[in-house]
Amino acid sequence: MAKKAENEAIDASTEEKIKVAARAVFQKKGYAASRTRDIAQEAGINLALLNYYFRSKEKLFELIMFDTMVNFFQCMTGALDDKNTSFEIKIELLAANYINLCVEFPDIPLFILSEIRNRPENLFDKLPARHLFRSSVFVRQFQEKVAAGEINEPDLLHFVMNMLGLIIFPFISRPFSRIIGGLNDAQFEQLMQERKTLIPAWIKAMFFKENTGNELIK
Amino acid sequence: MAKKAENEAIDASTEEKIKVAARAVFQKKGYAASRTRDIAQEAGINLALLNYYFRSKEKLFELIMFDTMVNFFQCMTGALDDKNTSFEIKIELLAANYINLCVEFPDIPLFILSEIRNRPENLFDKLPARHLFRSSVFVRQFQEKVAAGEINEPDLLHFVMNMLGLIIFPFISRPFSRIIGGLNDAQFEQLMQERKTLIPAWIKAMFFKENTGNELIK
DNA sequence: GTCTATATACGGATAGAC
DNA sequence: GTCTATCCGTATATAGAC
Repeated sequence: MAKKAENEAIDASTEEKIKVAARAVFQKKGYAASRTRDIAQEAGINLALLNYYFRSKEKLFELIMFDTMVNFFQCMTGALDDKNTSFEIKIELLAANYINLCVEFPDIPLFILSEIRNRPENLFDKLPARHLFRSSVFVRQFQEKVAAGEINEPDLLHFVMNMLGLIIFPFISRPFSRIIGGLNDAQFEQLMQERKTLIPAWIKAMFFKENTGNELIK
Repeated sequence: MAKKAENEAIDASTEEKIKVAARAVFQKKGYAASRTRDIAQEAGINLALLNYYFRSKEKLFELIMFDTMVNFFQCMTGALDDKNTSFEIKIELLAANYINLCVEFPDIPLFILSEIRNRPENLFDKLPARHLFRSSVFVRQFQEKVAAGEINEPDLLHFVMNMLGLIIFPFISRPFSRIIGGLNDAQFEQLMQERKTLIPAWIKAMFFKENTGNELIK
């Protein structure tokens, strides 16, 4: 009975502690600026143990990077591939999911974006993300709406860039909100919560032809 | 006659060559991943000269960082503080200016955003950006439109985040366009050129009450 | 001003005791 | 499995010749 319980709930295994610490440090500072010593200290263990469990900084990083991305994309694919929800609902879900994720882990977007640059080996076309996305119900519904003449802009790329930009950009430009807008953490989160409903309305106003978007705002 | 001409036009001074190389390397890889040796090599000079001219990697970086940001913000303040242009024209100018800048130097946005994180010493509240922005003609015109009831969303922060997000986000998420959208460089730039006119129209559709926005799209 | 050679520090990784 | 001590490559920075 104690055999399985102890390493889960009571307190994490050493391996897990290192992973948690590594995630925090890597996501905050990026690969190049992170020191294995800092990770070890953050984990409350010794530097040697890090190599004992994960062989090298690089290997540990790849692990963290990979499951950060899986985590990030699941947020997307989970909402976008449901046959029982409408296109509009999917947009609302996506905005809410991503904003929740980013509020909880604000470093993730910039981490992913900046670590992908200069890794053309493409850690992430190992991920099935590309194909999963392109064959998703969401994309099919978009194309149906275009065919039905309900949408202004037939280019899916513009649509996706705008949607993700509206969701994610505030988090990666956080310092500007702090300095130019003078926002503290609570005010910033308040603004992000508002955006869960504002973004779907904005998307409608931008792209949908029967424009009921503006009444939805405010 | 040759005294002043030679170090400007014919071929750049050593100091200038180092700065050009440093800008390229730092912007591409970020501070932590950049090696002074690479910068020296890129500049076609010796490592010792780098320290001779700039004392240290850190000092050189601060220089580059500072004038990258000045450059970046001038793009903004230049367009936003003109009494003779309308609010709508300013949006068009801003989109066009920034897209031009990003097409030419695609690494700048991610560079600024990721290097600002973890520099709470705030290299950039030395910049007058904050005050320049808040007292700009653009902001005054925005507030007038809000007061006149022409705009849906009274919060300037939402407006600015959306506008900058629409402009900048595609550039920092470039790898996604490449992999998910399958875009090559030419196709990507084509899309960005389109956005110079699309973005102002989208902004109108999102925020302006007398909605003539949708007719403007396409 | 520009180079070569070198000092010095730091960070990743391992050896080996317990 | 976990620690201490240490090795060794690499990166910044400087000394000193030209």
